[in-house]
Amino acid sequence: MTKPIVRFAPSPTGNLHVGNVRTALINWLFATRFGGTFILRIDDTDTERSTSAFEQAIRDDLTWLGLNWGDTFKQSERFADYDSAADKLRELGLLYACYETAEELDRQRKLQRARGKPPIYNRAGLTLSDAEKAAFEAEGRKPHWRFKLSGARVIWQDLVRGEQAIETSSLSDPVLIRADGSYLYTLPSCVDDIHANITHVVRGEDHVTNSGAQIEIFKALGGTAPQMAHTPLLVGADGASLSKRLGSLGMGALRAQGIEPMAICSLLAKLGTSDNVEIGSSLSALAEEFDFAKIGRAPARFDEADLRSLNAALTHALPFNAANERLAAIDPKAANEAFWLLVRENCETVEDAAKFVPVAFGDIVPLIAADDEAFIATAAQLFPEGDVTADTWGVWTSALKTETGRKGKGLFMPLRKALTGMERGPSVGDMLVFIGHDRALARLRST
RNA sequence: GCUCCCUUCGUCUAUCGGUUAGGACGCCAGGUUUUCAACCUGGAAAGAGGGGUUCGAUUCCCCUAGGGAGUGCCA
Repeated sequence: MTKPIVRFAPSPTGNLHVGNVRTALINWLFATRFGGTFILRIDDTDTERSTSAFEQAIRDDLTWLGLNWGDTFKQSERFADYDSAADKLRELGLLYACYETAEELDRQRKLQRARGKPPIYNRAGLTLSDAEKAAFEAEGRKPHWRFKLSGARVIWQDLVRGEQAIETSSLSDPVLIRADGSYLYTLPSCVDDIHANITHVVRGEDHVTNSGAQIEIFKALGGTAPQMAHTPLLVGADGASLSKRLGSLGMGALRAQGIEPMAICSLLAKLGTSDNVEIGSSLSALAEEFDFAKIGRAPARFDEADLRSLNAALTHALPFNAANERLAAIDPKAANEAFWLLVRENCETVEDAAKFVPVAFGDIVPLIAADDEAFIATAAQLFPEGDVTADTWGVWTSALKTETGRKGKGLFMPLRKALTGMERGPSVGDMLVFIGHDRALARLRST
């Protein structure tokens, strides 16, 4: 396969959420799989809603995820190209002025719908005489501009959906230029795709219908339409649209919860595919396994619980060097390799290690049940002298077993609760090495 | 309303007319670890409903139901 050139084209009008990121990831995986290029295009033609803060946040989130881009540009830098493309379409008679207001169009659509007819633009602008146009202008109206669809059936082989056919006769001629002269998404996207030699447009299936018009625009501009791949959208765990909950599924929120980038990327790369959903060893490993043919056509359910359990699995095996900095942020003492390797299997996120920091390095409130007090007192008496080593636990508990006759859970659990103040956690014997002789004894004698 | 797409265990899916309908995650049980987790073994768990076509339908066709998307001077 020739090296693909793909793009991820977010609008800087909000933060990246799992839906966006899945599209970005699939583009990235596909490009990487075939040695191609992943381009980041910032679709900021809507100057009202676009902000540089969102743009930066998008770049930061992609960087955090590891989705590096080979090239990047902003649409706001390319208006000259859009102007000349618009001129070309006008010359071809494919871009025509319309003078309806938004309210008038809205009324027309409602009327059509009420009659049970599809709300398609009536193309009134196409037949306006110069005098009529002048009259509208005299009223102070500014035209918006529509692309004249052919009315033919547009067919393409979608890499995910197979052969697709869109009857452009069933579509409204798309508005390309607003009355204020600004561009909508449609034309710049095509112009940029041609400009950047995009070979594959990979996006969500909410764009399927757009492709009908865009393919005609590509052709009108003298380009050939890229290959298309429209993936099913993600839905919530309840099967309903994800759009309502996107706030909590933003990268910032997930990052704040301690979710690892690879947990997010692994889930989003595999969800809705025939591959098993599991933690990938790296993004490039995920790329090796990427194939459009593995993507199903039904919407896949995105469940945060799945993300968390994947994150837990990842955390259980997370190397110290990957956790080090964040452990240091919890407590300088927590940035300790032996400590991390001990507690990580009891953590769902790196930050969960915080609850074991006081156990190992600080003070805790021992849990000693009333009917265990005598047992704990005996345990304190038998506690081995000298520094605690890896062997201390075994020596101590054997002696205790002999002395008290207790065994199993009855022997062990009271010690755990007294020494750690918790009912569950990492191996107490290993934790004891961190606790040390003096603090262990103090905890046992705390009653 | 209209158009398009989708529907197999709880979840992600395999099956390309004939299978004990397979796997993974989750769940349950047992084992192991002197707790939990992890790990090992085992188990329960599915073709939305109704019609066709066919010797035979999860698989092909139609209808219904349910879900998703589109129908913007949003992207």
